[in-house]
Amino acid sequence: MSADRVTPSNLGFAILGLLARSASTGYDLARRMENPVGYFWTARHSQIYPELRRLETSGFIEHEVIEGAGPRPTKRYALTPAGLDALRRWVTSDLETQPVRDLETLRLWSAWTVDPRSAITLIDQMEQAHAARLAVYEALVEELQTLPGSDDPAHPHFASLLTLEGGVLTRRAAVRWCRTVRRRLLAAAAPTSAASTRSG
Amino acid sequence: MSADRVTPSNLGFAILGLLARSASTGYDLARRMENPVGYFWTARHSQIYPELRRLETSGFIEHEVIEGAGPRPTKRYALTPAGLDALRRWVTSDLETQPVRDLETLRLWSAWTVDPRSAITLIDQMEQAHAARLAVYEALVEELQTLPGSDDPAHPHFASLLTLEGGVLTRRAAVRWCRTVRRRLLAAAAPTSAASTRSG
DNA sequence: AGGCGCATGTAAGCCGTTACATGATTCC
DNA sequence: GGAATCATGTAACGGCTTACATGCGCCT
Repeated sequence: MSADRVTPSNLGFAILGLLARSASTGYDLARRMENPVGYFWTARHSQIYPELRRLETSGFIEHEVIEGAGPRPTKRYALTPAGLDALRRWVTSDLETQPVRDLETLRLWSAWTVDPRSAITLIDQMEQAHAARLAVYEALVEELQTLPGSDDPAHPHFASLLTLEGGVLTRRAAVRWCRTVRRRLLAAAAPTSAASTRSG
Repeated sequence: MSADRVTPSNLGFAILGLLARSASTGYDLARRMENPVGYFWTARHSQIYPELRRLETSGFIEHEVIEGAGPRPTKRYALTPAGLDALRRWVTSDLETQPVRDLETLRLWSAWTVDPRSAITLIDQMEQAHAARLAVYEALVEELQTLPGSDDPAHPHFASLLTLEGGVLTRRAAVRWCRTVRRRLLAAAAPTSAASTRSG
């Protein structure tokens, strides 16, 4: 009934999205933020616990005390109808353009200040990071496709699959881009192909 | 000679990167943060001015007072040798994995809670946003390619071109992904092709 | 005996956004 | 006369990270 804050923060919606899938303790939410969701949103427990209290006083979630291993009472949180409603309205509300913050690209943007060989070590690290993420996404996609519900648009697995496939496609593009950059840097660092045959 | 902070913040490196390309006033840096750099890093002037002072007390940049239009003295900042050195070391230093924060994907991840038609309006907005960015990147790439220095790895234009091409490739992948998602949502929202002939 | 996983909380401090404040010149 | 651009700064506030704090049960 209270309305401390009319609409949750971004973190609040991330939590509502998690709880819409399954009721959880704060600790569990923190762990789940590392996996699938964590690939596009992250939060530490120190951020999650205060947000849970705000969401509850605003009436979006509620908790029951269950048996648990901590020194304090263990609480399992679940969405209220108002919470599900807020999540749904947010999903369909207008999108405003979000600012991009990409440290890796920021570095490459200043790579002209160093010699091409150093720039290659940077682009190699970038490629490795993208490839590692890509491998994780691909494994998850394959696992999800075998699970029931992954072809039902009303099932969470369907949405998980869509987002993961997006990750696969963009990371693949990023890996391919890294390789072309690498080739161009190498061409700039090395002598021409005719000259390169001289030593092997 | 002072060393208030041994190494600049991420914002500090963004500023050093800008100043390595050309000396600027704080106001000008803020404007430049909206354009090319702003596509992967942003900052407001209220963040830039304090950071400029920190960078200067740390010896990475210095300023000269020039004639300008403001009520206070107008300062043009430039990199010091120490600043260029710090920038170079940062570019080649080890990369730690950066957390991703993607609000749009977070929404799609909860799109299973709404009906497919509503999800389609979301994915349409996402596609439009990606397409708009893609168009900007493509235009800048074409412009840059005609400029001198874009094939010289020691020239800023070269690095600009690389980063923009990366943006083009990933945004293209994102647009393509949006379209496949749309098709699948449409298939789920509409009856099968055989059944769809019954009523219109 | 010590470390790890479960489980919840608080505090300090940085990073970032929004808004307030000032004032000249130029263009409509 | 009013708005936009140049130009620099401060203040308040929220988001996020890092670190501190507690304590049980299980495994080695």
